[in-house]
Amino acid sequence: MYDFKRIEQKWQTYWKEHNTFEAKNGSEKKKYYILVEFPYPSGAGLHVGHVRSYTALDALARKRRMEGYNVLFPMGWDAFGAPAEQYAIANHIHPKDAVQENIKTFKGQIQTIGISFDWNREFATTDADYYKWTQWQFLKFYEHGLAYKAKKPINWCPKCKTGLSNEDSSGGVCERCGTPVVQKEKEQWMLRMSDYAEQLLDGLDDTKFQERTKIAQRNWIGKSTGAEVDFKVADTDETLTVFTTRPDTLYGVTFMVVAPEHPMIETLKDRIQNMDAVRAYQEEARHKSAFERTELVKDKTGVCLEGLKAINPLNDTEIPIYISDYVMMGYGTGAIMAVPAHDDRDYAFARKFDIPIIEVIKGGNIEEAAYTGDGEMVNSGVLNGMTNKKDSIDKMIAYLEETKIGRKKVNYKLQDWIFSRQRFWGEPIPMIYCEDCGWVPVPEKDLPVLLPDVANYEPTDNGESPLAAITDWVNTPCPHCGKMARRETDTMPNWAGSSWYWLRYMDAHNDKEFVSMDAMKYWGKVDWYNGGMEHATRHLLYARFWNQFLYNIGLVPNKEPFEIRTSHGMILGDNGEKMSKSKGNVVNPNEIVENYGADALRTYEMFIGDYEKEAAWSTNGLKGCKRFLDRVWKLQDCLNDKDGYTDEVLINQTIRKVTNDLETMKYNTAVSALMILVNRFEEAKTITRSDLRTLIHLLNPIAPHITEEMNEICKLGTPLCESSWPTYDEAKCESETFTMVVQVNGKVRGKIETKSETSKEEMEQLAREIENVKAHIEGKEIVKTIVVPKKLVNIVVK
RNA sequence: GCCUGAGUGGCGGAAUAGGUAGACGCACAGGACUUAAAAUCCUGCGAGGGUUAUACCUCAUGCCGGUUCAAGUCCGGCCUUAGGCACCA
Repeated sequence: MYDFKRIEQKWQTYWKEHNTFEAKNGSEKKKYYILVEFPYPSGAGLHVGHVRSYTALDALARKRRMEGYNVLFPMGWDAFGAPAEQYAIANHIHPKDAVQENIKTFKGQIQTIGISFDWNREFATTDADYYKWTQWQFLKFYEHGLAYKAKKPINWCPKCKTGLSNEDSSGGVCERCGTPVVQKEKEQWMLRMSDYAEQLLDGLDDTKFQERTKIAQRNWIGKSTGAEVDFKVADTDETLTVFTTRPDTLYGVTFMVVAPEHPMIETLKDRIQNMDAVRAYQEEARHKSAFERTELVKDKTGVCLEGLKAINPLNDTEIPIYISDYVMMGYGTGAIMAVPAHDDRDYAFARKFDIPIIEVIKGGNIEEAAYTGDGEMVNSGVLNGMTNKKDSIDKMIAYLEETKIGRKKVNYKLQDWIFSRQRFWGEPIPMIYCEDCGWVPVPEKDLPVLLPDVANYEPTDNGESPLAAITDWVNTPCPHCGKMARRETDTMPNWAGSSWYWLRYMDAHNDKEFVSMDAMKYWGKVDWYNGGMEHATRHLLYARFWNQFLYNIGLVPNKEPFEIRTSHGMILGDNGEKMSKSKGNVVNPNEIVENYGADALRTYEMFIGDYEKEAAWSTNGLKGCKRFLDRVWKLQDCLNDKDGYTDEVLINQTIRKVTNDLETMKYNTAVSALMILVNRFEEAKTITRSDLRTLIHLLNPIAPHITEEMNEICKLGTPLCESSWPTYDEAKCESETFTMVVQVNGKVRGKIETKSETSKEEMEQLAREIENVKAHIEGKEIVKTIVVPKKLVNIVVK
């Protein structure tokens, strides 16, 4: 048992006093930038899940430093946004104070676990010095036409009383509180992220993200290739344009469907004979929440627009037009051509409304269901007889373009980013509305637009930001004409501050620029970025978009901000469920550090299982790791005066194993390899100083305190944090003998220890001499013998 | 419904250019030390059969097939489960 409290305190002080983890801008050394997602400093304090990912990347950072790199491993606080605000409201304090208090708690907790962050670069997104530049960058978006204000139906959370982006309300419920989201019309600031769909897709090829992350990003961007086709509306000048990925089925169109909000309905309202029914349906659709529209009601509803007919441009057939909420205004053109024979949704609609179904691809049975597979084209004019879907599509698109009734078209699910929130606790959007001049950006010299220091910041029911009620703040002269004008009262979403924070770390105290170009050129991309899988879509996409934009206008040197992206698995309670107060399964890292020490906690979290998978907490498992550290500690009593290594092969193998495992996030097997080494050392009873030094050196990235202390009291050399990472000799990883396995018909019948250089012939000879092997081949015909050098012999008999 | 992963002892998990399944740890059991407990140390530990004891044999990596001298690993088809997307035309 060692005095972990004293030791951990001692070394944490040592690192601080020696600035051991300071990253130096412009150093001669090779740089390495490691980033972990900065946390929301919530009132709940640090979670053992944070400890897992911080320790993992800390181990990498410590190893890189020992490998001679100038490492940037920073930490800060993502302190704007709903959680901080709700905590403040619940505890009746100003969010600013709540944030400060929580940051203090978090920082203290992180420091007790000995993570090697460079605290000199710490900042919070809520610092005026920081959000000044977030606002400045918003103005850049505005300047380049990528920020615009639009009145559009937005996702509104009635509980949080704020607008949500499409990303924040996926599944029709509020990401934050789970309340079903409703539609509300509101003027909102938008960022033209959809313009970047293709670049965001292409850029993935320049990253080394995990494949699953790339797939998630691609799915989110949702590229689909097809065609737009123009349908004339009979007896009018209107054209109804649709997007389809299946222009090959154009001859099978038997009706059209437009979204309830489609503008054509207003344009042609005088010709629609059943306008009352149409209005009623529109009303009904509007009151449906996104949840009802997408989740609950898969049953098709709709109304036929009586008096209107569309004309199929290929064969001049007149077909009916319906409105239905299964067509979304936000995607494509808000209108579709329906081919019930070959699309499940159209099929369901056609069946319900008794619309004809025309088969154009053979292979299915239209009496039973839509057929979406391949087959021979029929009833399709020029396409008849074709059997390859891709060829048919290409041919049809060529025909559409030739006859000018359609064109090739690519669509994306990715939409523009709704950038307004009706909240107090966010970066004020630096725009002013003047009656005469319209929207005017706040001049750069007036940045930051500070949040007012008031007591009332709770969200309002009328959909306005709490800032709107603060007239002193709202009323301000127009920067353009000087007449009294009004500030924008919406604030930015909490994703804003996290969309460029890694850049700020490179030059965190710069008051002239958001970051100097020199700093950005030196640090380059983030080499390794780790965060939660839940951020693999939204945050990562916003951050990449933001960075690509800055790159395109020449403000940053790399188009892609991150090289490697990894994700950690969650730590669950000991019952296998997510930790929560109500379930009573929350493990407090403070208590663990107090009772077992930071090193034990760190070692356990690395040993708990596959880093990328979730893992259930086990206090017994933690105790096992504490026991391991106690045994390491006791090895100092086993030191002898001999030189070199006791077991050259084992040491070299262990260095190789740990070195590789730390690169591939296989922390659990790295710890296990060190446990094996300790087991061997204990069996040997006596070990050399080199044995011990190498063991603690390899263990140091995971358990930095105990290892530094042992290194010091055993006088093994310079502090580990100032020493070079151990190297291994590949040639010395091979032992002189191996266990030769002998199989008969693939079943193991014997093992024998023999020299590594034993020839194939000798191996076969040795194999046959084993008694049990003899018994199994006795009296049988040997068909063949397989010999794998340094592995096994398999004798096949009949 | 679609896209990703993952299914191995009582438990967490090792092992994939196909080559000893169960490393390492936990739990459990027996023993040592102790007045006793804790801690620590030693031994055992997939299931079944077999032996005085060794030996040895059979079965076993979600299920069913296949390829191979040899399959946890490769192929085909299922089942279960976790995560992501979802009326996206």
